[in-house]
Amino acid sequence: MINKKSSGGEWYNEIIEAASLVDKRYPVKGMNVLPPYGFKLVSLVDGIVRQEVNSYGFQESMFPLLISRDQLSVEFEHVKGFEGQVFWVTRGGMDPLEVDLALRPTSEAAMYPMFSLWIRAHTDLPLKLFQIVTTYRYETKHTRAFIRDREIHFFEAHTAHVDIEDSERQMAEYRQIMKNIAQKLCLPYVINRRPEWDKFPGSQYSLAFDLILPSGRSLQIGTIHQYGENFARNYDIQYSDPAGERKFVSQTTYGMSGRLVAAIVFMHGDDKGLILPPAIAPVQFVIVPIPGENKNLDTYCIKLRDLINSAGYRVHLDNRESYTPGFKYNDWEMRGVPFRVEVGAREAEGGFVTLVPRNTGKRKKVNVDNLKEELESAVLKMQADLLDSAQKTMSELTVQVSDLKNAKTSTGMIRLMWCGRKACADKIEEETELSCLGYPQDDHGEGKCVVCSLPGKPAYFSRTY
RNA sequence: GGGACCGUGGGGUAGCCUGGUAUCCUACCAGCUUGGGGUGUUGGUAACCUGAGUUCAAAUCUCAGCGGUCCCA
Repeated sequence: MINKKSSGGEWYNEIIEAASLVDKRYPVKGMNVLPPYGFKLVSLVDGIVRQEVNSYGFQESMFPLLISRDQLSVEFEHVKGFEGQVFWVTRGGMDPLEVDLALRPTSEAAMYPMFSLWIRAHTDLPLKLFQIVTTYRYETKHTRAFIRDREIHFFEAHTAHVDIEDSERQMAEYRQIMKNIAQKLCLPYVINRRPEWDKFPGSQYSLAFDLILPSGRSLQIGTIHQYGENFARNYDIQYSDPAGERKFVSQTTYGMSGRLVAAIVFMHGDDKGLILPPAIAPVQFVIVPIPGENKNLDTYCIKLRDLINSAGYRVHLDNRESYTPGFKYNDWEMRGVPFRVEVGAREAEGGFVTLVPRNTGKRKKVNVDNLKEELESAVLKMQADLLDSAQKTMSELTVQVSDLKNAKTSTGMIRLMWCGRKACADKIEEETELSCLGYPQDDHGEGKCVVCSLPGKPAYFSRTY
């Protein structure tokens, strides 16, 4: 296994394939196969997202993949933002289509004509929908599994509100939802307000959830966008208010992708492979029998498996006969299984198991009598430990600099004073090879712009994925 | 947007310069052996990205396509 720290991206490329998260041999660029283990992981992450948004009153729905050219062209800035990376369907059988069909790069154009039909009165609002689908972008640059795909596993929430105040409340709610999700995935992040030139095409403003990975590059794991009435005016989404007056709705969106998986892999993994937070690990406990003289070992292992399973955990008994226990330890460690349960003659006779957490590797004897309680606290502890260490990594990689020279030589998320003007950001980007992530939302310092010395606020710059 | 490098069994590779018989590791299958941190051993399956060109002959040389990796803007 190659070294994680020194090899950076190479480690990522190898581990996701070695651990069966993805099979990159599919012969279309930027489109990968998810084998069962990887699919399970993605599904479990989806499950957490789904559970969270459901609990905030969102409803799941499904809109079509294909969008007619006319439909897509309704909002000018929006189209312009995506032109050049849209896949087009131009033929049906042998016949050219009268109107070309786009594979959705995102679903505004698919959903909003329907919103226009569905929303009649203020009693229909707020409308809070989401879908988990694949979207398509024709990336010309090198693609990267889970980070930059041409087929994107995508979560998108879309809301419509009576006014901008209510859609601002929605933006706040998104932040709470992201907080809940990130906690379960053990991911820290900062919220950056993207600069004007980098906001979502057609939005009033965009907030991004950025995290800084051990490699020193940042990864955007989610975005929320305030649309105001912009799309509503173009797609004619109006309602009657209590006074009977026609008004445009105000809208927001929230997007996340397979990058959540990339973040989990990158953030928690080590030289031995993945470390998956119990909340989303496809296998939470793996039982590794150590064969020996004891004839009751099989029975004991099956009993343990059923016990752990009935406690509500995903458990796997690794019965493979042609592999030694040592091989299995390494195998499951590579796949990131949070806990190994070693069971040999000693355990079978003594009525206990040897529990080994993936992150610490420290063995612990646990009696079968209080197995359920012990596992529960071990799971909680690992969730907390993983988040802690990720937060530590991220804060170590967040550096304050006071001038351009220092920004140049530092790695990680660079915090510096910036006046907000594009010319100055361009200058910074050019000299440091970093990208402007924007102003962090929960940071209210003041200072002088490192370029022009005019009054500025703290901003983040980093190398990005 | 510009540039560099690369493509050999499932994965990783040698061979390419100087054209002729394709190397090793791993994985996989069968057997025996072993089992508390990647057991050992015997046998077996399995490859020159695609197309065109040069040539008696192409993994090797040329061109194009497809795919991958990296750097710069």
